[in-house]
Amino acid sequence: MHVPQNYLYSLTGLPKTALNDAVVAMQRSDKMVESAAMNVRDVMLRPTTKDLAKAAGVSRATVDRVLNGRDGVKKHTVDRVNAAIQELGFTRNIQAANLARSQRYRFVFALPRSGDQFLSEIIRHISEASETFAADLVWCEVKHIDENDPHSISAFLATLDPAETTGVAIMAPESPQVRDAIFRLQERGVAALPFISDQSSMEEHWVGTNHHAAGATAATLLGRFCDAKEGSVLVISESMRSRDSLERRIGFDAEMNQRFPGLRALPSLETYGDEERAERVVHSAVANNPDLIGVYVLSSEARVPLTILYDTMNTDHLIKIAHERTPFTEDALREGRLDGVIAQDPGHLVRSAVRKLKAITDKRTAKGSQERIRVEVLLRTNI
Amino acid sequence: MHVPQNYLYSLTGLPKTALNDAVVAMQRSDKMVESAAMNVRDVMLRPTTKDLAKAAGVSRATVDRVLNGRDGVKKHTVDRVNAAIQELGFTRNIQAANLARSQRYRFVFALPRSGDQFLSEIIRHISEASETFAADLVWCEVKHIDENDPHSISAFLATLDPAETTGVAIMAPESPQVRDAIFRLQERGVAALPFISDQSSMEEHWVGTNHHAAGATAATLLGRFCDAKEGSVLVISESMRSRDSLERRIGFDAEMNQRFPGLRALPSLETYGDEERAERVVHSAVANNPDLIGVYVLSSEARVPLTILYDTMNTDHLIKIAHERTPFTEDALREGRLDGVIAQDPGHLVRSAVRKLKAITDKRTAKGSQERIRVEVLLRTNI
DNA sequence: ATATTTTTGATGCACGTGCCTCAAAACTAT
DNA sequence: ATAGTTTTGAGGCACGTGCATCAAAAATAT
Repeated sequence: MHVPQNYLYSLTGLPKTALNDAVVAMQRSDKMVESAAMNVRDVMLRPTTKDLAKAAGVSRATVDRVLNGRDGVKKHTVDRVNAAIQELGFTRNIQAANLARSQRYRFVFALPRSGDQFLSEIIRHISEASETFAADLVWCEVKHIDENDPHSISAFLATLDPAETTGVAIMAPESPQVRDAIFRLQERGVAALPFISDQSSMEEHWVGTNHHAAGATAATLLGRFCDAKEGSVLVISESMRSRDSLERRIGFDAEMNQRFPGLRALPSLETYGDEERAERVVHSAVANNPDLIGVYVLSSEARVPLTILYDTMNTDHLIKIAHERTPFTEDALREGRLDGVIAQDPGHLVRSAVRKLKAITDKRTAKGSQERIRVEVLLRTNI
Repeated sequence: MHVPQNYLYSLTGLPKTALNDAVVAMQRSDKMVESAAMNVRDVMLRPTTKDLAKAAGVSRATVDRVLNGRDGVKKHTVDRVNAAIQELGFTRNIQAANLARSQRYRFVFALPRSGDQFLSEIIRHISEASETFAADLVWCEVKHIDENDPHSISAFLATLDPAETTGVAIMAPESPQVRDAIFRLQERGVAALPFISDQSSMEEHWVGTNHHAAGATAATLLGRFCDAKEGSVLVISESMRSRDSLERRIGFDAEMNQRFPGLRALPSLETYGDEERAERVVHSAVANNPDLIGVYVLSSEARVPLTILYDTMNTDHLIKIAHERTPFTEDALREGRLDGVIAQDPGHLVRSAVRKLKAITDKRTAKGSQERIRVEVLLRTNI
């Protein structure tokens, strides 16, 4: 014998329509009969557009016009439908809607090209997320941009066709060109989301951590792990031109000055991704500061400067803090060559970006927009 | 003029069926014409059951029989259909399937009743997740169980009807009764998932952190934050009867002994949720150990023992580590009454549980099953 | 060879929404 | 009042899958 899957069917044998009528009627009557009404609601019946139409006293065609913002509907009617939406607590069945219009989500991640281990991790997680979200009809693709050339970024964004691309997560430093390009993109109906690098022009939508807090946390670890009360701290960065680096540095300094006044954070050494230069600046900094007690690498690529440092001196007595979970930093933590890592989980970053892009395209007021990416602290024991 | 939303429609004007035929044909021909085929795939067309039927040379009815594991299909035919699934890379459109069978997900969170702040946080996040996931037709509900009465838990689980309840996340200590009840539950077709408390019988499915690592991380923080090289550490727990507590303690001790041999972790003080008892044991421990340098509260309820401790002595020179993010621990971190908190993000716990329950009911081999809940370190600077 | 059983195919409705067309009704301007 | 315009309704197909029924074909037993 076959048992129908749906609970209500099996209970009552009634067709869905009749059941919904009953439920909607119950919901409309101000005095809800707690037990009965709640039970049925519990069984997860949701009002449909048909119910909405009935409640608002209009046709399904009109409901459709209102729901999808088509014009040619009198304001009075729009209001009536909206009232009914409120009254019934109607929410559109997104899966059905997507099915109907064959909506698929195709998201592009526009990332800098770089040999950076952190970026590789991000890319790995994008393809992983692509599989995870495949069931939700989400496709993700990585495109590389030249982070230092705003014009080419802007040109790239201009090529994106809303028919092909549902949304873009953009990891690029702020610049007027990029800001404008994002704006035009949105006008054309492509969702845009600053990713990891923030764009101050759109703070409501962005995915990434609080850099100030990240820097301050680095300072906390360094200061507290360090037994000495006095000494100087090396601060190394690939470049201080990006907002992220600046904010991290500011957060780091603030915490250092306030909590560990005896420790002196040296001016940032910039490597510009150039190994020779890195070697030069690190050597000279080490030579000039015999009272070193710690190192803070604030850019996402810690491998080059740290390797140089390990080769330059015995770092056992130094407290060493870096950013981002990468194969290098994980190993270094395990083997004690790093004392702490401040990280943002690449998996969360990617998944959060996908969820947000999806929410934007669905025009949902994303509850999930509150989801913040945590400033993670990694130690040897919790990798 | 109306512009069809679907890219292919707008490009070709062809009906979906014809397009799919073309694509599937391309996919079948071994030599894929890279450019053309990939472009069309890129536009996110997926083979449907109809395509499957055609590819396998059977009817849609038979495909349906195979896909849904109905019997009365010859092995030979089953194989052919499966081969076609492989060949086309068919994946079922879950949204359409759910729509067709009016599938809704109703998940029950079976949690201990308790005034615990951590549990309240969990519950808050459940209702929040309930809203977030509403668009995916997920409903969540919290039911309270008596964690210390395996029989009543088992009885409760026995009442769950698969027609009403799609799955259960269970937070209860391990016991034979509960294990059996979970087993029967699964047999009846209700998904079950150990939640935070782990059940060793089903390690493949569970949501929570690695308690050993959490304890070890607490030890790292305590040991490294502490300037003194010798002294004793108070360890306080509500009870040491749960596996979680035991594992945390083992991890803590292991790390302490190995890395901070000068520090002596005292035997666990158990409060049994009794304030008077807590006061008694804390007082006597403080009196008997004048060399205290730190405190580790390893249960999720840190408020009671810490408040007692604050009232008992000046704790400024102590390193204080506790578990879980709660209003109390957050405040304490901010005001310096706690030096570190080891936490598992309640939001992640809840969302991960929902995703896993959903994956189990969809019979998906959940890629997301790899998603681990991190052992988080909270300091004043990264709350 | 015939009767019986097993396996398959053909067909159709349902789910909830999008989007189309055509006609009817309700307004507005003359 | 009439013609024109705007607003609404009725109806239907589509999306991809689940599930049902009934008949046809194929395999098996007698």
